[in-house]
Amino acid sequence: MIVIYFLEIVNAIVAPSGQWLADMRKSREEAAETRERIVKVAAKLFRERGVEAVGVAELMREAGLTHGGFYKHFPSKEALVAEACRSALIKANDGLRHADTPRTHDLEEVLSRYLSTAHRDHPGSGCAIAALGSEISRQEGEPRRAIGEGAERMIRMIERLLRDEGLEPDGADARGIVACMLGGLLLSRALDDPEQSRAALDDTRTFVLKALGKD
Amino acid sequence: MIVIYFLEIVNAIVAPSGQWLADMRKSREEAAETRERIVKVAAKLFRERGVEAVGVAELMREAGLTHGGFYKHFPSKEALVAEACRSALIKANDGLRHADTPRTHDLEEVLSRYLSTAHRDHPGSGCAIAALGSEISRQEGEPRRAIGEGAERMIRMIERLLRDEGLEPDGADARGIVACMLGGLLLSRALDDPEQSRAALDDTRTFVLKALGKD
DNA sequence: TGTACATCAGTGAACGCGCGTTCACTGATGTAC
DNA sequence: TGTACATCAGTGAACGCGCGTTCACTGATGTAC
Repeated sequence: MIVIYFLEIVNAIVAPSGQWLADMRKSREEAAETRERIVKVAAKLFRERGVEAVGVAELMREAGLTHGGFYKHFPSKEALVAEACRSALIKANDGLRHADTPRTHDLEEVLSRYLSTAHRDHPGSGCAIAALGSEISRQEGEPRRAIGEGAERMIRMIERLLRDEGLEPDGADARGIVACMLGGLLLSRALDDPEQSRAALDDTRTFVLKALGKD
Repeated sequence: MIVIYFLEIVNAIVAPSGQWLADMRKSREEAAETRERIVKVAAKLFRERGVEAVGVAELMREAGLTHGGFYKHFPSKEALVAEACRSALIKANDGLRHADTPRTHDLEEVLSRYLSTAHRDHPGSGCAIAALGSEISRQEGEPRRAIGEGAERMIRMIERLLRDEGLEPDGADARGIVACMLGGLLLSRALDDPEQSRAALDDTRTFVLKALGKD
């Protein structure tokens, strides 16, 4: 009790603004952090196991809370699904472009990273379209729109990379490449035999490069 | 009552074997037909709406029965999922090769049929890998193996078509093409904008032909 | 600065509901004599 | 062929369970004076 109160005073004094405001806002900041944590956990679990397979209670438990508080942050599970998709799509897209160490990147690098065993084996931090596309495409509503926009953004990203390579920025090619990437990942996840699964990744990458006249 | 009994006698007399056996087996035949009907309904509904979204009760209702009888035919829902997948994969594969009117078929025809708006809009009679792949790939067990085998069979089918065209039967190309087909269909189903969705189908087809040097 | 009140993030019991599965039962089908 | 019995496909009530959502409540945070 006393310790907590003491810490709060220290926090208030140390706070950069030098005002009590820093202390006053603490709870709301924490609430915002909680919200973000829920979205992050959801984005991971949904991609790993599918939207329907992950319940609100488990989600909240994983975020260190009890299920009741969920509706203080989101009007419904569906609303969270949409937000988790948007969050996942943006994060995964960034992950493709610059890895841990930011460096220059080209189409081949993006292809290799997307069609890697690491991506195949870690859907929780990977492409949300590949992980959730077919489940969410069936529905109407906000989550569907989120996935659709994510797909368009992915196509535009590939288009930009093609342009960077001096290849004429043919929208057609970009869509074809995105289709290959999605399909290659899904095929490798569907194939039970490890060799076949691995070959699906490598062969799809080779196939794309061949189409672009890069072999 | 009397009418039914009369029909049964007629059936027995008309039966090709000329024995009462024809009549004796009627119930078992009917049971087999029921079983087939359940599998057929399941293959359609699962592909349309996903495995988790379709319950045993609804499945049986759609097949003209009540839910209780389900376990006279299958030990569990999972067992039906595996069988429905196998059934769907074989049927859909056949559908790709020869349409309503059987005729010669080549790779371009298969591609066009797979990457058509008709296929996009009717998942219930379409490719089970595209419809259920991501949901089932996450699990272990019989359904997963069924999808995996279906994918391998699809790759071999494309391989055969490539050989028919005189293109060297490069396993790598076949896998790349299957990846494109799957991805193109999924991308077009994910895109909300009708034009983009349509373009995903057409551009993917073009991309594959380009890779094969057929443009 | 201290006090009294309002807000609101988070808790945990409870809601109705549909799920997959079980079970006692029915009555037509199949079998043995 | 007729009869008595066994089998088994199909019915519908019931099971425990976990789901998404609601709600009364708590207590720290934030506000007004």
